[in-house]
Amino acid sequence: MQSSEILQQIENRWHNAYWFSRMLINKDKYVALGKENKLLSTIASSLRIIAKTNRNSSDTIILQKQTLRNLIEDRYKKTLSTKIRVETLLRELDEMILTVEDMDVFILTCENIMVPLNDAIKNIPSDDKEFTENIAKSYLDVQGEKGLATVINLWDDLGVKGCLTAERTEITRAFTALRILLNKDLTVSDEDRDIVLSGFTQEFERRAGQKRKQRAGGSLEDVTDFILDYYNIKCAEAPVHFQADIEVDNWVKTKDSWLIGISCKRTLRERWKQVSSAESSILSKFKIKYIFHVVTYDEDLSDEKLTLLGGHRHIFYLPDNSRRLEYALNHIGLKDYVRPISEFINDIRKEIK
DNA sequence: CTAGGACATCAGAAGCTGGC
DNA sequence: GCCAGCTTCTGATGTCCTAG
Repeated sequence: MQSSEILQQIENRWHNAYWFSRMLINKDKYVALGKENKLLSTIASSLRIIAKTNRNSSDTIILQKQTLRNLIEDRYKKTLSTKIRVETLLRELDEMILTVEDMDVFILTCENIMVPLNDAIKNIPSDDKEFTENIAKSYLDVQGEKGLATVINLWDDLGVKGCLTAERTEITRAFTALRILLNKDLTVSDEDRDIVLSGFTQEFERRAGQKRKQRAGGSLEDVTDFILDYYNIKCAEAPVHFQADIEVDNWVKTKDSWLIGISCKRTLRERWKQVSSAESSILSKFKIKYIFHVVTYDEDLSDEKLTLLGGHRHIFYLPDNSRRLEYALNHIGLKDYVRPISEFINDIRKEIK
């Protein structure tokens, strides 16, 4: 690419479509006003009316900017904690929007990027229950406890696949709608259109990705609920005032009326360090006998994690066919801390009666 | 000295909860 | 109904180590 070409690309005002949508969603740095469809529409239509009624006037951009400022400040006047972020947003927008044409890009971003994007994200299911529950039930019906590992893996896979398909449908639909709209505007060149459409897709993927994390975690909690329910294992109340740093999804009461905490995760990553601060004496204080971790992706379970948590009466349930499970079971220092998932129900049953 | 494996750590929007 | 606070997870990035 020639340097003149690069410069031209950088200067193209449509690039801001991406940056605006980024700013409208980033909550740490700015306020996430881009999530409020109603506000976005109000902003867009107000700005558009000003442009129409003041055609050819040099005041137009000043009027638009002031309106934008008023609308946003009014929206956040009640929340003190957002003050600095609102200011940052307004200041940076002020620097980025210099002409009426720049403002047109902003309007388009609000109306034709943010709103459809929000809708598209909303349409993606936020849990995969509906994709999986029935299939999971058939596995347990047919294969019994041997099917347990399959069910957990399947729940993961199917759910992910189902939701990804839903994401594909949404992005394709929204993309087409935006493309048609841009085609109608004769002032928008092919290149401009590419810039806007790619920005749109990029931002969609980022947000869908965040939703995916949330969903994956939630669906794993669903699967434990489902399994315990299937085997008629009653859940106990969580111990009062027990503040584990890692979330415990279910509690089960043992025959000597202690408790077993069940925590379901896809991976442990760095989160285990928080747990390790909870000494086993604290567990005893709350009459917690064990913490069972059901982990479906175990490749990052290091020896250090296993020994440290294992020493605090944490037991790990890993997929039956996993490499880490085989390794740990044959290791003198680790074998007491891991169990195959297929034994999960059996182990709980042994504890409760 | 480099490539690649094994983990750890970082970043950050979504979404839930509980308070008002 | 709104808001603050917290937790969720993943993909990217960083760090360290080892084999060749």
